[in-house]
Amino acid sequence: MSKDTRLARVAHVLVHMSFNEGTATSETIAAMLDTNPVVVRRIMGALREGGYVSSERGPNGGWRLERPLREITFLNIYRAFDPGSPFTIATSDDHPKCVVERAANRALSLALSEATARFEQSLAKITLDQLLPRKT
Amino acid sequence: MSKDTRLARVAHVLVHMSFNEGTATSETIAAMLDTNPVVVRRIMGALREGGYVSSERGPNGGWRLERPLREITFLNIYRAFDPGSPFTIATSDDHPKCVVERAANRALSLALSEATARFEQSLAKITLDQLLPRKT
DNA sequence: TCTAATCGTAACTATTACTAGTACGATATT
DNA sequence: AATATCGTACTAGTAATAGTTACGATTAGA
Repeated sequence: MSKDTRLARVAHVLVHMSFNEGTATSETIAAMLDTNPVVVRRIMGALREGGYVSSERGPNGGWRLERPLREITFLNIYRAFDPGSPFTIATSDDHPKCVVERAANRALSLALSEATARFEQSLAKITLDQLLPRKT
Repeated sequence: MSKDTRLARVAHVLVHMSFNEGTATSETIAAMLDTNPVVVRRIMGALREGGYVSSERGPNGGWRLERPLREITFLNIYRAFDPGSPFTIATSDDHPKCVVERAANRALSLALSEATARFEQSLAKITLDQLLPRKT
């Protein structure tokens, strides 16, 4: 599988939108990300459900940032994508009744959930305004 | 991508081998995992490089556990597979010179490496003898 | 020395779970 | 009515493990 880069890309986009009165069209954003407007609509659509951006159709439409950068965290964005496990590693279920397999799965699941919790803690500490270039 | 279940599967196998004087053939193990002997050879071959098992060819050959269960951790097994990042999430590199993208990548990388460290810490605490059924 | 058991490995396909892209429809402004 | 813009169903591409086939290399033992 190719890696999921949506979080990094959309964080990038939202910061740039804030430079432009908080608005942009899918077309403009797609050019920024070297991709297709449809990809942008999919990614931004997920954020819309969380209330971080809104969209309008028709001429002069596009996307608008609905919250200041300091009120949006990486965790907010991450969760907006409705993620499953962020790991490439999973338990096995060849023999669900085998006590050894179950013990192995239990141990692995615990390690995965501890690491996931740590990941989310770290994401929660990152707000988008931290990505702004320093004004010297 | 489908998920990587090698760690859970091979942990399961090694514990079962310990019940049988520490030996088994690829054929036997494949039956245990509902798979093909070639898949088993691939997985076990990685462990051989770490010295956790050895193999012998010819009649009466097969795989032998070379260390007691309590001396093999999930981290040992995990590392034997020469893993890349265990995450499905990665940074983006659409515009490597954009300071905003770089700041976003830096923040995300930190979160990923903190979570990876936590994952490995958890794996290191799990030894295979912890998977043995309790003798009552 | 022949036979059979067993691992070693290359090559190919299947599966899975994405992301990327195409096409076209819906909506809103002018 | 024309055009800009988002919405979305469908298809294609991608990358990883898993599975399969085929065949070669090695070794025990009759």
